[in-house]
Amino acid sequence: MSKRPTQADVARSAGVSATTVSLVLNGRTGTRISDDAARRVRVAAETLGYSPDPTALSLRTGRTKTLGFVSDGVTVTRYASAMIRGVLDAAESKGQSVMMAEVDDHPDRWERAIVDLSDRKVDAIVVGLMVARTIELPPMPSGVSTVIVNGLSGGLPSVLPDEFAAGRAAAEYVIRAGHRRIAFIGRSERMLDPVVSATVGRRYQGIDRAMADAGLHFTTTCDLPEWEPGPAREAAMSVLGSPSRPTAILAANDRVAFGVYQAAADLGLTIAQDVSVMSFDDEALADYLRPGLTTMRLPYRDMGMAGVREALNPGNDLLELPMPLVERGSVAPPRG
Amino acid sequence: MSKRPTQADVARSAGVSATTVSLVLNGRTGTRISDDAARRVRVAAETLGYSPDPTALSLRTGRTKTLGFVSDGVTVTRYASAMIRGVLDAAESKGQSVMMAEVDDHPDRWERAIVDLSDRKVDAIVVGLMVARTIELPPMPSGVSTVIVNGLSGGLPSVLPDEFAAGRAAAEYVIRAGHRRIAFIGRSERMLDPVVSATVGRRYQGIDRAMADAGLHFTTTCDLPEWEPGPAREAAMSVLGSPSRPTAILAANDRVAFGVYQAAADLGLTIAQDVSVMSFDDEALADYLRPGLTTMRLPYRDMGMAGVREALNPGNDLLELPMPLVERGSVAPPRG
DNA sequence: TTGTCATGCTAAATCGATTTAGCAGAACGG
DNA sequence: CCGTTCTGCTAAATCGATTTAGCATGACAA
Repeated sequence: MSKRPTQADVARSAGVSATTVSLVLNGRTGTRISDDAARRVRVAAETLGYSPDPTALSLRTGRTKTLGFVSDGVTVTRYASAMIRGVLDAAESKGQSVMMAEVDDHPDRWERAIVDLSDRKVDAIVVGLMVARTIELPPMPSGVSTVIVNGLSGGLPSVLPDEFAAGRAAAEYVIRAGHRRIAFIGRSERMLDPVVSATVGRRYQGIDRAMADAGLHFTTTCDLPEWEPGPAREAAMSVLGSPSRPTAILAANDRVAFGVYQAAADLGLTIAQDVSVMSFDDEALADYLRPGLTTMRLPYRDMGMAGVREALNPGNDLLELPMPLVERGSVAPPRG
Repeated sequence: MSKRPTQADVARSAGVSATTVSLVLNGRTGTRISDDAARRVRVAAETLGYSPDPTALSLRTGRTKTLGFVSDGVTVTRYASAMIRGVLDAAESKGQSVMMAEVDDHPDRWERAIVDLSDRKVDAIVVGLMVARTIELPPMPSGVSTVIVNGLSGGLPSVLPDEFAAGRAAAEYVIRAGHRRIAFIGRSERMLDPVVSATVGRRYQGIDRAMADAGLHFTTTCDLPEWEPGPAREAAMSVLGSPSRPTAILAANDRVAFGVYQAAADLGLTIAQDVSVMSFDDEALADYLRPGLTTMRLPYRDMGMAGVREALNPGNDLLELPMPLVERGSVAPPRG
C-alpha cells in the first residue's frame, strides 16, 4: 500500500520543512540553507525515491513539460511515422513528453484539438502536415509558442524542406552523370497552388535553374492529374515508347518513378542501363524497387526534430532543411 | 489580459459558493441544490465560458483523462500510422487525450517511458508493437490498466490479429478460385519463435488447415531468410521457372509478394493471368502494384481502437480481430 | 544592555478544483 | 414552546508542489 513519496515525506524524514526541501531540490541560490540540512534533504529524497508529482507541479507552475503535436493524418498517413519519430526523439532529449492529436480537415477538429492542448497547458505546440501545403489555422492560444512543420500558415514560424536546393541537386546529379536527353514526368500545374503544395514550385525552380545552368531543355515535360503510379505509367509509356526516347527521366516523386519502372518493364527496358530514373521523397517503396531508386529524401524526421527545437526555443521564422540525396542505383551514365 | 475563468469566478457571478458550482456542474444527485441556484450556476458558467482546469482536476482526482501509448518504433515504422490513428480516434471518442512515447529495444527505455507515463498519472497504458511478437516488459505500475496491442507479454491482456482465421481464409480463397497447384513462399521456421513473431505460427496453422480440408499439398514450400522482395524474387524465379510451375502462389507477406511480381515480370509471366498471387498484411505497396495485390489486411487501426477500449474498460484477456480479405485482382481462376 | 544585522529556517498563501462535515433556517410533531 | 428533521447551502480540508513573508537565534557594535 506504499504510496509514492511526497515532498512532505522527504521533509519529515530529513527533519526539515517542505519549503526547505523545495528550495534544496530546486537548487535555488541565495537561500541560506546550511550544507548540513541540504545534505540531509538530498539523502532523504534519494532513499525515499522521491520525484515531484508532475500534476501538482503543473498546477502550481502552469507549465507541464509536455508539448502538443497536432497533425493532419487524413489524406496521407504514409509519412507520419518519421515525423512523429523526430518529434518524439527531440522532445525526449529536452525532457518533454508529447501529447498527440490527429485531425482531419474539418476546421473545428483543428480548433478542438488546439483548445484541448492549450487547456492542458502544453508548453508549446507543433503542427505537422503530412504534405507540405498552406493552411488556415484557428487562432493560436497566446503565450504558447507554435511552429508549423512541413507547411505554411499565416505568420507562424515554419519548418520546410529546402526544395529549391533539392530540385537543383537532383537535376545536376542526372546531368553530371552525363545525361543530355532528359524528360520530366509530373510537372503538374495544379500543384503550384500553395494550398495544394507549399513547396513544389520551389522544386520546379531548382530543377529549372540546374537545367538552365547546363544549357539544357527537357525533351518532354508531362503534366499528370495525380502523382500516382497509374497515370505515371501511361505517361512514361509514351515517353519511353518514342523513337527518340530520353536517356534519363526525372520523376516528380517516388510513386511517379514507380510508374516509370512499370512502363520500362512493359517495354523491356532495364532501369539504369537503358534509362536512368531520379526522383523525390524517398518513400519505403524506393528501397523495395530493383534497382533501388535514387531519390531526394524528404527529411521528415529532421523536420520533426527541428519543429520541436523551434517551438521550445523560438528564433527563426523559416527553417529550410536540406533534402539528402539517397543514391541507390537507378541513375547510371547513358549508354553509348 | 483576461485569464481563463475559474470555478471561483463562476461562483461569484452566480452568487453562490464554489462548492455549489462544483456540485451543479458535476451533476451530483442527492445534493439538495434548488433549481434556481442550479440554473444561475449554469448560466454563469455558460456566459463566462468556464471549463474546469485539467491540471487542477488531475491533482485533486488523480485521473488525467489521458492515456499513454508506448510503441516500439524501432524496426519497422511503416505500419505505425494506422495503429496510432486507431488509438487516437478511439481515445478521442472516449474524451481521452493521448500521450505518446516511442522506445527502441533497450529495456531501460521501456522502463523510463512507462515510469514517466505513470508519474504523469495516465489513466491507462496501451503498448503497441509494430510487429506481432512476445516481449518482456518492465513491471507495470499497479492500478494502471495496461493492454498490449499486436503482441504478447506475460499476463497482460492482448489484442492480436486473428491469424489462424486469416491463414485459412487466404488458402481457401485461392482454392475456391480453382487452384490445385499452389506454392507457398516464405514459410520461415525462424518466425515460429514467439520472440520473433507471436502470430505467424497461427497463420501457418490456418493455411495448413485449409489445405488439409481440401485434400491438397503445396507443390513447393520455400523458407526465406527474410521476408523481403530480394530473397523472395530469387525463390519465386526458381518456383516459377520450373516446367511444372504452380498456378498460384501464397506469399508470406506483401513484400514477398512483390518479389514474386518481380520474378514474374522477369519471366514474362502476367500476374493473375499466368499465376495468381495471394498475400498477407496489406501494406501501401499492395495498392501500388498492377494488378493490385489481393491480401489479408492486418487490422492495425482496429487493433489500436480495440486496445484503447480494452485499456479503459478491461474485460477480455485476449482479443483476436479479424483480418479482412482485400480483393484487388492478383488472384484469378487458373487458365485451361 | 540594547539595537542591528546576518543566518537558517519555516508558516502560510497559492494554484483550481473536489469532497466532507456541518451551519442556519423552516417545517413539523408533540 | 421545544425538540427534531429536512432543506439549501457553505466553510474548510485536501491533492502536492512553489513562493512570499517573516520568525527565532546568535554575533556584533555602540
